[in-house]
Amino acid sequence: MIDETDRRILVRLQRDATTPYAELAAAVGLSAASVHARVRRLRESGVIRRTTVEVDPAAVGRGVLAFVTVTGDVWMGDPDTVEAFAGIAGIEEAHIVAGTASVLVKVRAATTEGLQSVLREIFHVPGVTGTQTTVVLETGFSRPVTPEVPSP
Amino acid sequence: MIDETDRRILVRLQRDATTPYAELAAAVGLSAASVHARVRRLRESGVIRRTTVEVDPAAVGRGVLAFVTVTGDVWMGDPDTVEAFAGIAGIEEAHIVAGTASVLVKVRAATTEGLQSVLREIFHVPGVTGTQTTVVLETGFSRPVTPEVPSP
DNA sequence: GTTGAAAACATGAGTGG
DNA sequence: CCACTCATGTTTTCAAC
Repeated sequence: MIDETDRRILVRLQRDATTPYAELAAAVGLSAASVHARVRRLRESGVIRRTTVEVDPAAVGRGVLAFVTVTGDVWMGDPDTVEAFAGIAGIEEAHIVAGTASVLVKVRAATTEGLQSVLREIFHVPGVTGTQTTVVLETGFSRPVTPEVPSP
Repeated sequence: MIDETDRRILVRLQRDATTPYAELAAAVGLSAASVHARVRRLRESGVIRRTTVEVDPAAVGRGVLAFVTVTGDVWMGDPDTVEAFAGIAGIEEAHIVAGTASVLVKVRAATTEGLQSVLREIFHVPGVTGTQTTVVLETGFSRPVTPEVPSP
């Protein structure tokens, strides 16, 4: 289980993962080596899944964002179906959901034409009987999964 | 504008942002200093928005994920409304969308009770007339916005 | 874009609470 | 088990080319 100090380290790393351990240490009131040991444990235990860069989608040819609810005539939660969705490059996330749709998919494409071709690929996944697409006009904001912390 | 080399660097940094410049340099066939200069430019131009850690939501008390479509009787795309959504801690993303709903929101909470309280907060945002919630049972996958690259 | 040196940083060993 | 200090090896970073 993680404690308050871990959470404070996590929040700072989410804001900027290039922050030196010495600076993190000063912020949480520990030595750099201790913070290092904690981050190491957080990585090994899977709390920190990876260190990554957030890329502007429009800059890499993925300026169009849409959410697609996919319905099917078979259960779409098993590995084969998930793999099939994973094989479609434009899909960023796939979630098995409760309710009428069985899968909710987040799609990024260069243009609406590219979006159309992703939809075509989705239709080719075995069991898919229909899709309903919601196109995003503008993203208000998007931020990391923030743990609750009293004083950042 | 970014070139092929930039894209290849981006893909590798997305996979692991702790990769040393020397290793990136070897992968793309440049010197470490060149790669450093490129990454610097990518950051300053906003292509790389930030370097961050991906945290397991369940480990920080956000194991419940839901997508909420929010309808309103006023236009919900202006800054005030977006700010109001940003003020709700459980909301990870807010998108202004085309179609019947005006805003699509991604919510993370510790429990279904926590989800309920986020929904209550959403209802308190001026102009909101209704919500429709889709609860995620399981996330099939979630990955970075990948630029298209011939050989990674 | 390159090389090479200097500074900053991460990392591991050993020690004590 | 957790945190500290100190020493060492990498890595980042910035000159000059």
